[in-house]
Amino acid sequence: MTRVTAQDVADAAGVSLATVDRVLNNRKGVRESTVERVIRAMELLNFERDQAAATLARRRDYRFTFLVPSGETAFFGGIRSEIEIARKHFPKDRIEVNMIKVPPLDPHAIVAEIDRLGADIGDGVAMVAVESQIVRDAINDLRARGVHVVTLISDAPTSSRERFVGIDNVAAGRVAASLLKRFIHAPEGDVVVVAGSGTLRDHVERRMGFEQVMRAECPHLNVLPWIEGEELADVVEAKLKAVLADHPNVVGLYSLGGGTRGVIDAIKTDPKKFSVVTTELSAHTRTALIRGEIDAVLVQDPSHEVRSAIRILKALTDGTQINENQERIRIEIFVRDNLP
Amino acid sequence: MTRVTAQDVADAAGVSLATVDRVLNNRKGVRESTVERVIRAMELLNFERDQAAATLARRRDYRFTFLVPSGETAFFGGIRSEIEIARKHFPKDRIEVNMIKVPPLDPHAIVAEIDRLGADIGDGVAMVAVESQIVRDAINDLRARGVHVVTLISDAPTSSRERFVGIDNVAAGRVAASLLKRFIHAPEGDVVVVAGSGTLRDHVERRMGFEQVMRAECPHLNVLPWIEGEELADVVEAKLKAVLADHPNVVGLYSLGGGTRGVIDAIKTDPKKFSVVTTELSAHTRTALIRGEIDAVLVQDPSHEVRSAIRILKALTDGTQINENQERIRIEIFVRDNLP
DNA sequence: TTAATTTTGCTTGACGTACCTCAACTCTTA
DNA sequence: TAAGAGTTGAGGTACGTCAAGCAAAATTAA
Repeated sequence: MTRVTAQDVADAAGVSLATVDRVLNNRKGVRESTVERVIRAMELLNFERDQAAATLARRRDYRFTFLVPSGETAFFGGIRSEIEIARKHFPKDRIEVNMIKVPPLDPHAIVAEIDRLGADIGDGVAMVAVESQIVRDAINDLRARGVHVVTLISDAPTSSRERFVGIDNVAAGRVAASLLKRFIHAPEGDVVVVAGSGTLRDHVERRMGFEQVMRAECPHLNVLPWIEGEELADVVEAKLKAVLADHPNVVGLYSLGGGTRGVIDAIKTDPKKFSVVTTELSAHTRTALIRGEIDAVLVQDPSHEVRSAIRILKALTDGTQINENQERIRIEIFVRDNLP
Repeated sequence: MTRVTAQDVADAAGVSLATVDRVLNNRKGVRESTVERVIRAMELLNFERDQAAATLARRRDYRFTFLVPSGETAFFGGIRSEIEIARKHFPKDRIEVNMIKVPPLDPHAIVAEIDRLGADIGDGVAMVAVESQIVRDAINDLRARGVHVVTLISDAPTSSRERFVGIDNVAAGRVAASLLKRFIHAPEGDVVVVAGSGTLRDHVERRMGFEQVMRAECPHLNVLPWIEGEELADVVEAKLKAVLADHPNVVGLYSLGGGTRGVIDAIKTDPKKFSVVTTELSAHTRTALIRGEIDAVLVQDPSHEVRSAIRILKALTDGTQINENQERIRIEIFVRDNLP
């Protein structure tokens, strides 16, 4: 198997290597008819430019910036440590990864960081979006400057971000409901939902998916008013304990955001036994799964998400194709027996 | 960020570039103390070899061979088409992938192919192993010749294969049992297991995991003698129909191998309603999930497995580190709501 | 027709590593 | 102390593309 090089293309097209190079890199100074001749030759020979040689010859690194919340939830802790790991490993591919922590749920902080970084932000940005017009504007500005943008975990679909790296959160909510529906044996009862933040699109979407299935398929189950946990374990624990005290007939619980530790602490001391689905795979949920205190945990793999974001930003910068199969982030369901 | 090059390491260690190169590529002729000095310098400077330059400098492509069963199951069809896709996409990374189809469950056919290929087999082999001493011997011979070997989907743990690319099948069996346990509301009843082949280690292990959980945690459920479906839909359908006719109190079913279409056809016509967990994500199981005829499907992602096998073979050939996180093949649980 | 402009060719030097040869050096060990 | 073995250095070529600059050719405008 002999490689097809740019020189081969040049020979086939009857032009010089320099001209092929001009076409390859969209440089000006080539007649339209010649461009077409070169492109035909490339197609004919099935030419694939050697990305390795190209990045080597181009004397610069790829530079990507992650904007992630500094919050204390186990999930974002995981994301941040995965970015740190990526920082260390990607230099071998000439990719320099930067991580900027921003106060959670604060659109102004995100925009301020983007402004502060200016051109230092690099070739691409991966950010955890927050619902806010100024964030969307900032994304659009970045795109206008030629900086590539992907959203991570929480999307901003109406902005000009090029991709979203994360799970289908409506589907995640539906899965939670559909599992609880199967897990709950009681003929009727109350279901508790511990929600996170109303400004995070992923949380809102999960709520939506959960409600969809509950309304349509579980007339025998009564969904109680959401508990707003603000992603703080202590708040979650206190509020949940109060709800459990008031409602003796709780048969199921779905915790869709952070602060899962609070959920576990609250149900551990409760004499009632009911089905529980949560998010976040932490030491706490792990132990609780093994002990049978909770039944299933719905997770997205932070290491996959970080790698995926980097691969996608690189593909966008190179203008190469994205392997959709590889970049599909799964909704992972963990029960006691498939814990990694 | 200025790159650290091998020359920088050489300067820091007080040796020449040639010596650093010898250490980097494990070539002989370097005193142990010097090796250590160079390695210390690499660690100190945080040297990461430039992958692009390295592959460019190596004047030959990586060559890997996949040995996969030619069987008609949906799963192996998926594996084969993923290998085809990889064949097309990996040349850009200077990786040439070959696929050889062998008659399923036939150890002699595997060995014969390995012999026939000889040195053409390339730098590494990924094979779906079959329980058999001659296969293990063939693997050991390949390793002795310096060819890297990983097993795919079905393992041969007592051979000298370097890695296994696939799921923890005992865990998969346990997950199936643990889901059925939660899904089944009846106070007691029979559980049917449709098994695949006794010579495929993955099937045997899934059986084992399923039994473990059923024995330990489900005294109220009675596991009927296994149905040996031989991975053939028609056989499965006929045998399963007979069992269902004989046992009016079936409350759950686990199908752990091929021929799932037979399972679906059999239960579709059965008036009884019971919980069903299967493998294989095909058009059939997909429709059945959506219709509510089956409750969950346990899957391994063939595209992930193929990419993983290739990445691992490349890392073994380069002698570089493997990213364990990226190579962990998950047991994916699909219910109606998280179908991709 | 000439002058101006655009297009193309040619050449060269990176980029960082792999892989090779040859010579010179440092130890053993008899 | 000399032969032999094991180490190390120096230097070169190659990989395929990028990024220049300048010369030559082709095209267009005047």
